[in-house]
Amino acid sequence: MAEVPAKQCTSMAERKRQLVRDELSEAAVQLFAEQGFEETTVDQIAAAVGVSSRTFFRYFKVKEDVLVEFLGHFGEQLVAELAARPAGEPPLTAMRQALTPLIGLHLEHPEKTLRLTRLLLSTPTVRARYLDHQARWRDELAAVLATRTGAGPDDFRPVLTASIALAAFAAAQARWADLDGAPSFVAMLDEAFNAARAAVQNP
Amino acid sequence: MAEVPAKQCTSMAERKRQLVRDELSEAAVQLFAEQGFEETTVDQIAAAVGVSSRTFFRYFKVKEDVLVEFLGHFGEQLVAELAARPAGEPPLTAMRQALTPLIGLHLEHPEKTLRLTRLLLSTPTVRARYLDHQARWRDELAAVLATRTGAGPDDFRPVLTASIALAAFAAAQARWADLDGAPSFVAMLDEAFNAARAAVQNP
DNA sequence: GACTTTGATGTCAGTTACTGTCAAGATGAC
DNA sequence: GTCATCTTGACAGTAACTGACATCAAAGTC
Repeated sequence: MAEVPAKQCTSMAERKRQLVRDELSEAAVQLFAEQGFEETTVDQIAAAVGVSSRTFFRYFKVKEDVLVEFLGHFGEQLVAELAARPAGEPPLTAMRQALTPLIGLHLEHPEKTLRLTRLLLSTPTVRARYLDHQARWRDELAAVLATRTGAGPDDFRPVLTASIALAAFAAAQARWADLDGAPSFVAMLDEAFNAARAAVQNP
Repeated sequence: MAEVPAKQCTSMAERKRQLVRDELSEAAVQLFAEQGFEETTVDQIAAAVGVSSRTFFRYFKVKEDVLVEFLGHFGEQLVAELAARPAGEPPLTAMRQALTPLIGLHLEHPEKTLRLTRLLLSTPTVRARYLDHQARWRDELAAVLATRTGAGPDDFRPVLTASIALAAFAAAQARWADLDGAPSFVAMLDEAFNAARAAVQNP
C-alpha cells in the first residue's frame, strides 16, 4: 500500500509530461556544462532525450527557459514560503526567513547548483531571461506582502521590500558563485541584508 | 567661427557612423511603435534607412539593443552624475540626487519617453535585455560608490545601495508608465525612496 | 469490445535573427 | 597618384522558433 505512488491529482499523462520535461532540462544542463550554452543546439538536447526539437519547444518557450526552469520552482517556492510566514512578522524579516529553507534545499547539491548558477550569470541571453523571471517573482512576492500588510495598490513598500530582498539574494548568490561555492551562503545572505540596512541607515 | 561645429575629437568618419546609428534607432522606434516589436523585422528597419540588414547588425549586437540604446546613455549619464556628487554626501542620497537631472532630461520629450518605456516594459525579450543593462549599470554605480566610501571588494553596501536606488527608480518608472505619463515622476521617485526606507525601518 | 475523443508527438516547410566571408567603393595619408 | 583603412553590400549558411497536418496511443463512452 505504501508502495503505490501517491496519485494525488496528477494523471498518468501529466506525470509522463513531467518526465519528458525533467529529462530535457537534465540533458540540457549536462550539455551546456560540457559545451557551453551558445554552442549547444536545441537539436542536440532533443536528440539526447530521443525526441524531436519541435517537442522541445512545446515544453519550453525559448531555449533559455530550460535553464531558468531548472531553478524555476525557486520563485513559486519562495512565494509559498513567504505566504507561510507568521502574519505578525515584519515584511523584510519575513522575506529573509523565507529565503533560508530554499537556500538549504539548493545546497543539497552544491556542485550542480554552482554549475547552474555560473551558466545563469555568465551567459548574457540567459542572464537576461533570468532577470526577467526574477522581476516576475518580485511582483508576486510584492502581491503577497501587500495582502499581509494591507497596503493599497499605490503603496510602494511591498515592491521595494521584495526588490531589496531579491537584490540581497542576488548579491549573495553572485558572491557565492564567485568564490566557487563558498560554504557560507547563508552567512553571506545575512551580510547582504545587513548591508541593505546600512545603506538606508546612512541615508 | 562659432558656426563651425565643435570638432573636438570626433572625426568625420565617426560622425557619419553616429548619424547612421541615430537614424537606425529613430526608424526602429518609429516602426516598433506602429507595428510592435516582434512584428517589425530588421530588414524593415534597415530598408527604412536605406542600408542593408547586415549593416544594422554592425551597429547593434542584437535587435533589442536598438531600443535599449535609445535609453542607453542613461546608464553612462547616471554614473557620471553620481561621480559628480559631492564627496561627503551619503551614498543613497547621492544616488537619489544623481537621478533627478536625468529624469528631467527625459521628461523633455514625455510622449516619446512614454512610448519607449512602454515598449521596454511590455515586450518580454526587450524587457529582459533592459534588465540586463540595468544590472550592468548597477555594477558600475556600485564601483563608483565603493571608491567614494572606500569600501573593500567584499563589502556588500555599494551593490545594495545601487540596487535599492535602481529598484526605486524602476518602481517609479513602471508606475509612471502605468498612469500614462503622470506629471509627477520625481514625486513618485521620492515616494519610492521613502518606501525603501520604510521597508528597512520596519525590519 | 468497438467508437470516439483527446492529447502528445514527428515531419515538413517557412520565417527571421544573426554571422562569416569576400569584393567593391569611399576616404584619408603620404 | 597610390596605398591603406574603413564601411558597406551581397551572398551563403546556421539555428531559433512557428504553423499546419498526419499519426498514434491512452481514456472515456456506449
